Amino acid sequence: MERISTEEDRVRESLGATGEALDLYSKFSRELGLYVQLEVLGGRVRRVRLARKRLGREETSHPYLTRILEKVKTGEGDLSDIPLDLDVGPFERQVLAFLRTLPRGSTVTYGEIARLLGRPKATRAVGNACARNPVPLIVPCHRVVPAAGGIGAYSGGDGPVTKRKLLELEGADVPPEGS
DNA sequence: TGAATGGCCGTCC
DNA sequence: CGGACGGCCATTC
Repeated sequence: MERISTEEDRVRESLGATGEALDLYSKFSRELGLYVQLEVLGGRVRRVRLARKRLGREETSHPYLTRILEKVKTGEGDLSDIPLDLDVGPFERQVLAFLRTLPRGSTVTYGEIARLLGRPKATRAVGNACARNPVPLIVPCHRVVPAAGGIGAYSGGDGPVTKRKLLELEGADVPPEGS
């Protein structure tokens, strides 16, 4: 029996196991030139998105979102206590957990993370995990760079442009634009 | 120096 | 299940 996606499915996807509604917030970051969108369910963050467009008709904030934007802008504050609700595999979870401990302004390579996790050959898998990070900024996957140099790719916002902006805001030493 | 090539591994379909 | 797909990497020419 073929499973077809129904309206009911879509509604269910926007609800948690307890049936709580998913709360959506959206606020503009001048520094990034993007809206930062937040999905919260039962007090825990499920997803952060960097987008050109706003979610709703107007900006809506949330304490976590305010803190995230402040962190981007000034570096002030600590996001490590923000509770997350991530639907990810075990390896990805490990990668994200490690990334969350990475200090602002620092960078690591994909390979280094693989080694640190005791999986020296899993560099591509680390790349995968970063690419699908559901909560950018809270989990700073933009601090992961290729061993070969350069800044690498980025899946959120305007891609590498956004990645570069973030790294420069943090004062990480990043090779200049064309090199 | 830079392009090409194999190898590698967690996830998704 | 099996195969494809990456935000990679080290080696080679």
